[in-house]
Amino acid sequence: MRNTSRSVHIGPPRLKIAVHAIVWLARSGSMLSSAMIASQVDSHATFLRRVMQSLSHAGIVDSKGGREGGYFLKKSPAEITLGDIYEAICPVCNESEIKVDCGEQIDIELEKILQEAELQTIEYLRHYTIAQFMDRIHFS
Amino acid sequence: MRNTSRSVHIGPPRLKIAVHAIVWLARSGSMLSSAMIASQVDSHATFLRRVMQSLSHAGIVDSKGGREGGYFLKKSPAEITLGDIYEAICPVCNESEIKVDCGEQIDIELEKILQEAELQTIEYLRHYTIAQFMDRIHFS
DNA sequence: TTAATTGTGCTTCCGATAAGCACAATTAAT
DNA sequence: ATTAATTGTGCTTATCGGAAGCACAATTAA
Repeated sequence: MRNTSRSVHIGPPRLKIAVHAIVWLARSGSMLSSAMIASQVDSHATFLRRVMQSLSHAGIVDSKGGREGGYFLKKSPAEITLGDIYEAICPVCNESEIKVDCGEQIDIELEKILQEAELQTIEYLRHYTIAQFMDRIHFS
Repeated sequence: MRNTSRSVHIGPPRLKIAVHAIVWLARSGSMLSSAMIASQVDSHATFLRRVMQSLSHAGIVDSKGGREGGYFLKKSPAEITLGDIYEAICPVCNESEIKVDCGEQIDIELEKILQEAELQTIEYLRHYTIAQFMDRIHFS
């Protein structure tokens, strides 16, 4: 699970970790602690908790604190899409409304178009549910 | 022109610089040296030359070395799209064919889908020619 | 009361990318 | 021919966003 991607554009660790975690939760069908998930996903519990919170805010998972607490899916794998996860994880999607209002107009226009393009990406990823995604995988 | 974007996904300096440079070349209608473009775009000549070479390989611009040399558009602004530029600049698009063949299958499948998504982004950006893009800008 | 867990502030570390220098090769002006 | 300007590129250094990781308050159940 070490990050081997050299792309800046796509596939930051957060997204990969998030998908892994959700797939694990789906497979287990129960509640899992950050430590358990982290060990499976070769990540770190603290980092994973932050990722999980993004997913929590998006209504994809929920958490229970205290002893015997952990994370669990709030939706079925058939209801969660990769687009939902991307949207939840991707920092730009969570930024305030005021994006680029400084800088030259050429930058502003370019930024607008790139944001539109990113929405297209999310729409495309909505075509894949976690259930469908898991069907593509031969678990070892 | 300092990089103000906090997104990892979209809008790396290279892309912004490339678009700026092409717009400048289009406006000037002539050949410009890396030093000239760099000063306009608040970048650095060396970095800009590397960016320009990516564009050159993509057939978007061409260069002439030696004294009185520089860069010039090889296509008209109406023939160059933002998708072309993205494709030329984006590192992943230029990588060798062998992408992710190591790692777990879940990573491989995810990577495949994310690459498909990136192609969608490029297709979307093909809808904007530089000519159209420049029409959106009020040059000061 | 104790143990396990989330959520989060904080600091440190790391890696990818940009900055920037240097210079060979090239090309045109003089 | 000589000189000046320019690309292309190898190399080193600097920068910076994100991840790693510690610590601990708050919470919750054993």
